[in-house]
Amino acid sequence: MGITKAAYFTDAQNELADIAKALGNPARIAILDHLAKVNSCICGDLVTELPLAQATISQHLKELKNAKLIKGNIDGNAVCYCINHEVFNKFKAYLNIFSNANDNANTCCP
Amino acid sequence: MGITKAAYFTDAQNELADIAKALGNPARIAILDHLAKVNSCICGDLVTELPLAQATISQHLKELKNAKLIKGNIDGNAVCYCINHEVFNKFKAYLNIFSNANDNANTCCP
DNA sequence: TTTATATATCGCAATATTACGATATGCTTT
DNA sequence: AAAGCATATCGTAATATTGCGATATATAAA
Repeated sequence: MGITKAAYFTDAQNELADIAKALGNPARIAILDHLAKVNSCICGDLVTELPLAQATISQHLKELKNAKLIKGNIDGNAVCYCINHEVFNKFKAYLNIFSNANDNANTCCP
Repeated sequence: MGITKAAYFTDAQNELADIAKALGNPARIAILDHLAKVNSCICGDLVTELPLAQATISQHLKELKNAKLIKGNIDGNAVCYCINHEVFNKFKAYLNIFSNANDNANTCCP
């Protein structure tokens, strides 16, 4: 992406941006949607489920794992993936800083 | 980014990915952090606050506005920006599909 | 009306992301 | 040991993002 000035921002800001970036792709959302539905599955299941090549799915799984949004456990010669609830909850907690359910007011000047 | 196969995914998946993508940059998180703190401010305030050029801040504001995460109101010769709480709440509601606070179990196979 | 202030847009260079075929790695079964 | 299955990694082409200086646009003040 060009020069991202991560050094100029706080650790919390960079960490939140990294999680959001991992969520910022429809294929990865589709992977998470499927994981939420079936609780856990292997890479091959997702290759069947989604219109993407095996290499592409594997790459997306790697990015979700780097962001710690999912966990992967070796299961024979396959890898079983599932959602990492702790990181999702942490992410949602940070989002509450920006806006919480009670706060519906339009605070713009006009 | 190369070929993003948005057409292969649902509207909801693409919409969520677009919002997350807008959140996926530390400068934009810093902008939202500042907006959450001061409620509303103009572009020039952010230029003072953040270590980025005016053109860069303006571009980030545009992307946050495209994702509807913020609103902008013309105020004299300036533009007053504030957080759009409805979109944040919608985003958080979608995240609950993946994980909710009660759901802390590790559901991986091993 | 000229000048200042505030923001947006253009054009560019540097870098990141996405997707895939080919291939490597590593377990299982035969 | 050999063959098969499952996943990861490499290399590459196409495209997107980031950041900025320069410049355009529009309102406000002098």
